[in-house]
Amino acid sequence: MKSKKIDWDKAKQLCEGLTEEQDALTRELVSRIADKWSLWTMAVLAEAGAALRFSRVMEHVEGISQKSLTKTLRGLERDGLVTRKVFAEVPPRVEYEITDFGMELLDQVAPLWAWVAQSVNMFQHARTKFDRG
Amino acid sequence: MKSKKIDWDKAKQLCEGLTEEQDALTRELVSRIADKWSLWTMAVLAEAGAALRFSRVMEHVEGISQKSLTKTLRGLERDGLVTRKVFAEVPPRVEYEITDFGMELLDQVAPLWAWVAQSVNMFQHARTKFDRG
DNA sequence: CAGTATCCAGATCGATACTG
DNA sequence: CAGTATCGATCTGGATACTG
Repeated sequence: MKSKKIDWDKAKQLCEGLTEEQDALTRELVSRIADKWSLWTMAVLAEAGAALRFSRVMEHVEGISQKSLTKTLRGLERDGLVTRKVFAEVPPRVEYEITDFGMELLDQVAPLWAWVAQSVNMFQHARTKFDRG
Repeated sequence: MKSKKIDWDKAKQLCEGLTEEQDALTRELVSRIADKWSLWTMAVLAEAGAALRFSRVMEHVEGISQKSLTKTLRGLERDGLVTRKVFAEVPPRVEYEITDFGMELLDQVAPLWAWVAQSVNMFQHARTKFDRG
């Protein structure tokens, strides 16, 4: 248990300064990070580096349904992580783009994701051992 | 879009080197982090700094049901994040303790959590604006 | 094209009751 | 004490069909 406690204590301290509503929102936002599609969708928009139409996004996020993509994008828009721009044309055109804030979130998530990916062998080993015993 | 891309690219690169099974496991582990009870349970054990009985854990993780706590602890044990020790006594005693690996995970999550907690006002503002417009 | 509306199957979780 | 078993409410997400 000789792990550096600094970061964790800082997080704990920050959480204690939050109202109940803010605490609930924090949990909700962390949940979004683990959401099946949200991170992937943001990554697609980040890699594009430009605004993408609904159908382009759907092509890149393999396996997502129209319904889920709509819901995902609305959620991201609501939190200011992507922008949604509707063009008054026929046929309709809607473009999505990641915000600076969204990019910032990706940057925050990256180290954790990288650690998990690096640790995946250890988890695999732990599970094999557990499932045998 | 002048965000540093280093971390994200590193994460992306790592993910591409994973097998399909490992990729699925990575997603599963990230999901655990956002799980309603897992992080909280680990935090309780981390703060205790010692082994805790099932009922003690349940007292500290407010609002959790017996069923959910059992499931949560089993999952954490399976991934090597906590240990479970059964004592052959009457009445039965079972003690749970966080592992070094579990502490490491908490440390990895802490910066992200802190960032979200710090950004919570920005999210709140974004939502209010969105919900009005 | 970019959705919305509807239906439906599976997972999840709390409450409750029971057991070694 | 530390679970397991079961039931029911809720939520999620895909498939499909329809629309401005």
